[in-house]
Amino acid sequence: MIGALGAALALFLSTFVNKVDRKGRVSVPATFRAALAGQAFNGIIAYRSFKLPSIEASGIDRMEEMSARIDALDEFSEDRDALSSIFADAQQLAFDGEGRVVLPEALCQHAAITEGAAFVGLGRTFQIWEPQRFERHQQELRERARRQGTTLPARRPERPQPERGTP
Amino acid sequence: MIGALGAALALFLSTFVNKVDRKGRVSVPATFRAALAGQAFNGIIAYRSFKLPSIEASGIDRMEEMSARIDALDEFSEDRDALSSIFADAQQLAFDGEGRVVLPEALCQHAAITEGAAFVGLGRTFQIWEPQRFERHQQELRERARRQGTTLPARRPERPQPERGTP
DNA sequence: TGAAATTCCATTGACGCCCATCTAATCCCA
DNA sequence: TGGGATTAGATGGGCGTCAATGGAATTTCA
Repeated sequence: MIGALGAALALFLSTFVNKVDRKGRVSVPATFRAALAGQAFNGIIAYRSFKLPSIEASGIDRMEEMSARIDALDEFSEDRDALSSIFADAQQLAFDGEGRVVLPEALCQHAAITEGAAFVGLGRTFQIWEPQRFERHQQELRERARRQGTTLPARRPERPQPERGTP
Repeated sequence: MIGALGAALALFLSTFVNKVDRKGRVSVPATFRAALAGQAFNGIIAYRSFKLPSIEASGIDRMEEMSARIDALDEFSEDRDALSSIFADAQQLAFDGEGRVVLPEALCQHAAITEGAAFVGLGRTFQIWEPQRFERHQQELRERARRQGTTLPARRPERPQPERGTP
């Protein structure tokens, strides 16, 4: 099943733009729902991004994992306080029968979302953007990547490749 | 079996030019499909090249590996953000019964693909080009190689790659 | 009881799935 | 060795299904 497959890793890929209706509802892309299938909470967790005018989101599993990681930090460290505040801000958005969620006012405002919402896969998490803003943001990132030559950290081959002589 | 063979190594070789029909479908070369057989997702992952007017593609395995590697980076680091953007741009293109995929508008536009698509094997990954553009690109590469006497830098996995100065 | 939120139902349009044809290699046998 | 048969890959088109969407109906809470 797709569900079992997705549950194994929950990889969010690609970007989908869906409409927000007048009630604030928006469909979560089917592939994202599939990736979330089988988690303890049937919906998504959403909170305002620190650095960006966007909404950060993931499944509940990721949240629990984050909780554990934060717990490992120093009790009174600044990082810990900052990160903990994520939980205060986070909202559980349940799916309706059609796989939609209602985007709360506070989140929409932070991301300037009105008519449309771009669901942006980032691997283990995803973001929700106002489509045009994301377009710009995306271009900036690409620009930077091209300039800096940001590439994937060199893949270190496990097995030492035999010397590859000149052909 | 071919499948087992392909799964073990997943090597993409050679170049194939196929037609894009009016529905945007194009056959992925059979040998490429064979190389992808047995992966978790029955299709290809495609995203716009940063530097070239072409489409970068691979199997989902490579993506999962990338996800794992990026996950190892700091949760809120800049690099992580930049790299994650690849996931945003990546699209899962599933095979139909005949081994074709639909090339989405955004990708076609980036690569200027209309009627034909050249599948270019690059070993662990492959690219998809507009055939004539690839022809030119190919010539340029050869030209430059001849002039500069470019040789393959023997990629020695063990030795950490020397600092790559800004061009 | 009114407003808001949740559930249910209907529409539509894209995409996945199936079959039919065509082409090009390969094979077989006279 | 040449021609016909066979198979696999590539290509084209039709149709059913499901995801996305919009609105109505029903429930919940103040």
